[in-house]
Amino acid sequence: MAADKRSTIHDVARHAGVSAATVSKILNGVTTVKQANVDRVRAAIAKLDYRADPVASELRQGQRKFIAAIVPELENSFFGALLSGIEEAAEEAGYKVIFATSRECEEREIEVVQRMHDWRVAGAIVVPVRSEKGQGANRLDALGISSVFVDRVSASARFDTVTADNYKASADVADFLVAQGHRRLLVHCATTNSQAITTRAEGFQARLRERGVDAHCDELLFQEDATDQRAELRRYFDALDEARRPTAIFSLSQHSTLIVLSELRRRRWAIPDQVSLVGFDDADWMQTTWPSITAVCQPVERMAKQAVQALIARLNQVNDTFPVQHLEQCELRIRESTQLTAARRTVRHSMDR
Amino acid sequence: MAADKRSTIHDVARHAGVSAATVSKILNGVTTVKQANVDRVRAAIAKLDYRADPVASELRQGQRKFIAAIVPELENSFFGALLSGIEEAAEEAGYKVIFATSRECEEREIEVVQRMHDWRVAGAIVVPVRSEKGQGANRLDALGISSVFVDRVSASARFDTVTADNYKASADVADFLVAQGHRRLLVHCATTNSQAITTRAEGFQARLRERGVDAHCDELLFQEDATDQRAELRRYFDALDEARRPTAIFSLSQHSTLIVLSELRRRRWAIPDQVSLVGFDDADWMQTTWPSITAVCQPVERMAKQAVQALIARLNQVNDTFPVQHLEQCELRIRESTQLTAARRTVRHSMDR
DNA sequence: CAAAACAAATAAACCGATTTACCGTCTTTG
DNA sequence: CAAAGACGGTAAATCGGTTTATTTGTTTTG
Repeated sequence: MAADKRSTIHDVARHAGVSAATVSKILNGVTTVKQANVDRVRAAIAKLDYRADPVASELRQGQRKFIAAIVPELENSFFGALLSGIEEAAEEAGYKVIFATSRECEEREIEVVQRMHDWRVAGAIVVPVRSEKGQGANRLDALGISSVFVDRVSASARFDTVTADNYKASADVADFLVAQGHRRLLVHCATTNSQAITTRAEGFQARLRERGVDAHCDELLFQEDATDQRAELRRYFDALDEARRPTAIFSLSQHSTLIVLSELRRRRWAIPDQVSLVGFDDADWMQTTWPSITAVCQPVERMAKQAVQALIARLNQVNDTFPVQHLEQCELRIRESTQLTAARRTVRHSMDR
Repeated sequence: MAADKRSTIHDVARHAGVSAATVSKILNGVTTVKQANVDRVRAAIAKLDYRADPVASELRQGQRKFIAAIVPELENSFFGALLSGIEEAAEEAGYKVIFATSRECEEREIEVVQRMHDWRVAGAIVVPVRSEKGQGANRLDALGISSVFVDRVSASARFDTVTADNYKASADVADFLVAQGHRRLLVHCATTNSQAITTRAEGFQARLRERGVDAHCDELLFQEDATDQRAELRRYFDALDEARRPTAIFSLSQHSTLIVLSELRRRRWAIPDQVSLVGFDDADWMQTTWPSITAVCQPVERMAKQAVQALIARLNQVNDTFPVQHLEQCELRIRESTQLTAARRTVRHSMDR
């Protein structure tokens, strides 16, 4: 079954009656070769099913056509889509992608970075566990690996970065909700360890302050992981008398949106009649569920392309130019979970005057 | 920034006053080396931050520690989780994973397989676009790449396979729905090009026949992709007078479940009061949405482990033993979308007698 | 004590490509 | 016509490791 004897460039050379060097030249598009030889080599290649071994080639050339992609996990479709986009763009540029998941763990992030360095990857595209100042970043810096950081970063003086414009998108959500007349707000997130989340919270709060409206906004941002998040939210609502109850909730991650949704349904609070909901990060199910969920959609495809492009640019220039920040704009997809109710329409109208 | 001069095994050898061969032996755990030399080499390695280049090593050894993972896409979290699991298991076995997406396209699948062959991967784990008889499979076979097929396969005489037990899981769904008294059923799937989907439909229908109950089951299985799927379903419902309307729907994929859900909500048919819903392939949102959706959960983690294990086993044995089929059992997660209504409880009761 | 066996280490070949340095041959130029 | 230049091609070095064949020194055996 296994035809494990693959032909080498020397086999081709012998078959065509030329030297290996000549074959190599033909394969790499050097033009100073007689047509007759080109033809015979081509024929030999076809007959022998020859395909160059990229490993040997890259060893000799001293450069690897590998891009490392490090993401926290792949269960989340955002990272899946990102990785997929990276693959597509890398392929166009003639690079292979080897990926690793850091599993939301900084220690593992370091390990994985080290392994990528062993492989002499040309560069790395990283969604850090925490931020571009975390452990993985330090290691990448120390090892001198050209890297682009994606998603969970703020402006960096060390690395090129690509992020959704979390700040502006969240500010826009603030505008949107305030314009709908909401004055009692809640910002919720289950796990706040990443840079992106805090930026989202900041953007939202900052815009609220700028607008100078008399809005009250609570913040429930939890550091720990999973399990008890729902209980925390429940306790928060329990402690609240009805008058102080938020009329709109902004959840800062997909996971967080699910938790909020679940708790709201448990309490049978009608969406959007009693409370409106906006989630950061869109998903398929959000437009199909009832009510469908208003969400900020990140341009993941564009981010992937941008990241690869930035990395390749960095690889191709010898001089170290100043790191570049790329901010990609998000889109607010307005759906039923923020539909204006009759009651709210009245509130809003009274404010317009 | 870039400390691009990495030390080689020769640097280490020189530093320790021994030959490169000796260093290599120490690194690879050969024991016939004097302790004094071991110590000095260890010291040299530490001082120079030496790390062996796996590319050079694997070139010489003539074997590559790469496993190719080919999946149709990564936006779907099932494939994401699968890839993640493959990575974890491969890592334990000392393999790197290089992945590629076939983008649900058989032509691209061939391309990608060819590229993996160029890289001399040790073996491949493949979720085929269509089945283990598709184009990619043929190419893998022709190239003599040891492969394990996952998910979209039936029993194969050529390859090791790992799948969820689609047939049994679907049969169980049939049992479950029949036991609830349903007699008018609909099986729906948006895109039926893959083996797994047809197996699910068969398992369901076969069990219905076996049970010998007087149930009627329509099948809506569409070959084409996307866009018009919702319209097809709408037309089907439109053409149906109320008496012949299904009381339970079994949707065969996550995507299909979303489409059904969306159409049911458009029609304002109450779930589960007017129609029950079971989906194949579970997702986070299904347990949080209202009503929560009963779904068949595939043991993706176990499948990934099993696939890697099967591949490694295949790689380690010289003789070609007969291909092995691994069937992983699914779990039916019963939720609100199939809650027994009062009306149905009566029906069921009348049948029990 | 010489021969044989063993232990530890190394020089050199090798994996499969690319690249360098150099070699003929033919043409052009002074 | 000799020197210089252009053209087409090749042998050999190289990338960074591993492996083979061989060497050197030490110990055991007859």
